[in-house]
Amino acid sequence: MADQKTNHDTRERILDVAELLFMANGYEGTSMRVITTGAEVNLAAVNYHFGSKEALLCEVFRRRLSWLNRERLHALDLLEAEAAGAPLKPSQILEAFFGTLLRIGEDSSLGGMTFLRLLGRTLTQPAEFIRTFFASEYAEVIERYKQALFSALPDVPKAELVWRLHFMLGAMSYAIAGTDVLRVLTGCELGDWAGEGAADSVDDRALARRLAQRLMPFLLGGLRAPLPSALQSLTSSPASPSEGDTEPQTPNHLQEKQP
Amino acid sequence: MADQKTNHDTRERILDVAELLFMANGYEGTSMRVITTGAEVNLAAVNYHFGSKEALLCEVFRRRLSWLNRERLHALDLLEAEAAGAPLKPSQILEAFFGTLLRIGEDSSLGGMTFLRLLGRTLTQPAEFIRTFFASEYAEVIERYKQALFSALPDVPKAELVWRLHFMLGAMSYAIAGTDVLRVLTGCELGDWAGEGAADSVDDRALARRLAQRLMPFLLGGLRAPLPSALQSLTSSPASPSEGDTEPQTPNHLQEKQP
DNA sequence: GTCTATATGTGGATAGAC
DNA sequence: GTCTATCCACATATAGAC
Repeated sequence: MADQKTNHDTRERILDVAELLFMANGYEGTSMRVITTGAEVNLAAVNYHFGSKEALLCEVFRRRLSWLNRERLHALDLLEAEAAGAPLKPSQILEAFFGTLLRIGEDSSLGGMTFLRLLGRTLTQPAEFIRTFFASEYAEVIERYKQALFSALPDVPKAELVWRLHFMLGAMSYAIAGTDVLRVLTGCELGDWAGEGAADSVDDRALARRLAQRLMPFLLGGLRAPLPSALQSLTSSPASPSEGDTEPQTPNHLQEKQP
Repeated sequence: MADQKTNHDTRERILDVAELLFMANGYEGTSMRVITTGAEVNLAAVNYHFGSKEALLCEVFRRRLSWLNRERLHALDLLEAEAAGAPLKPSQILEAFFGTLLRIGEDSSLGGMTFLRLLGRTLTQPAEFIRTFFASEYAEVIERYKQALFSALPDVPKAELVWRLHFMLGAMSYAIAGTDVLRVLTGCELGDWAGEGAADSVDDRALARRLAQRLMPFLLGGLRAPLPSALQSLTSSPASPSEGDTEPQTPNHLQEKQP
């Protein structure tokens, strides 16, 4: 498709600038003029190379997501090959899914924190073309990991696992995207997550590492939390269904199975 | 300020329609013309009553958030009065913070799921005026609840608690906002979370209840998860710091204290 | 492939009559 | 308070010369 050197450079430069500006100002808040100016290409270049602004956004994502999701599938393949039929540990599954993503944040050649923030911010956008794009882009990975979770925690209702996967995705997306709420939260001592005024050079790689380190235990804790009382319906008395969590011990069927 | 009946009705109608459309199409994806047409008022009415489109969005939120955050502060006041100086249980704090929010979803006179979805989708938006608006609107509540968490879990590093509060906010926002990702996730048996084609009348109140019921245990599990290994640095050997979670027992200092 | 010029649409905001 | 008419900035996209 693209065979000339200049052509390739132009495409990549547009994608790089678009990625950055979409992250900083949002899709609708970023005009093609700003993008082409920033990339030092002509205004018409975007339409020539990508066809439209919508297609440009999709390409910004496809460039990173195809790698990410291939990597995720590969990681799961390896785990399942090792396990040889035995169910995986939840922590392994989460590591393969979220760890792979978070590693992007440490590698600017994969998009770095800029791409991760863009991803987090875009996942909740209501525009139809974005949603259908993500739907098709993620379908296979989600299905595979869903099944892996089902196998890993066979005693937990599947619907419950789907919800929890959803919660985990949310915690991750938001943790990455929400520089701002976090700034409100802090107002205090948070190491060197120092806003983004003079920052962004404040070592995104260190931030990505710390984020991964803190996020993974949280996700695992949420995934393996006791089931909501209404779903237990076995051991607990139906007395006060909304406030019976004084000593939330993890039940047996939520413990990982050791291979 | 507003003293005539028609005036009041006009304002409220604009706010109602704007809330719905901002939720469905996003802020930048919703023109004032669509809003005023939907509300059956004149195009100039928005600028007359609110001053600008930005101010309109802020007013849409202020109408709901002032109630919500007042309620949250009140709930915390009650808990602290009951406890009489003793630290609260984490589950109580989460119930006061997230339970109060989720109850909005069950009451359409408080905005219902429409407002919750709008809130979730807007929290990650990069536009500056929105972020500063939320920052000031949330500052007091966040500060109070942060301190409550610090007191409830005094042995957990404060920075860690701030991160986890952030993760919890994310899981919640995203769970509410992400009708779409969830649709991808499911493709299957999720009770009656049936897209939004013919739905929205599919009993938002039931959805809100189920969401709360499933979300709260997840959040509590995440909040009380074992600390990341690099922060423990006491009992565990520093051998393999990233993969030492075969049996994630909750350490003592993460257990709730009983009053 | 790149660039200029432009077509065509839409946005938010406002002045001024009623 | 409401409404009409309009201003003006800016968006995406494309036609056609180079």
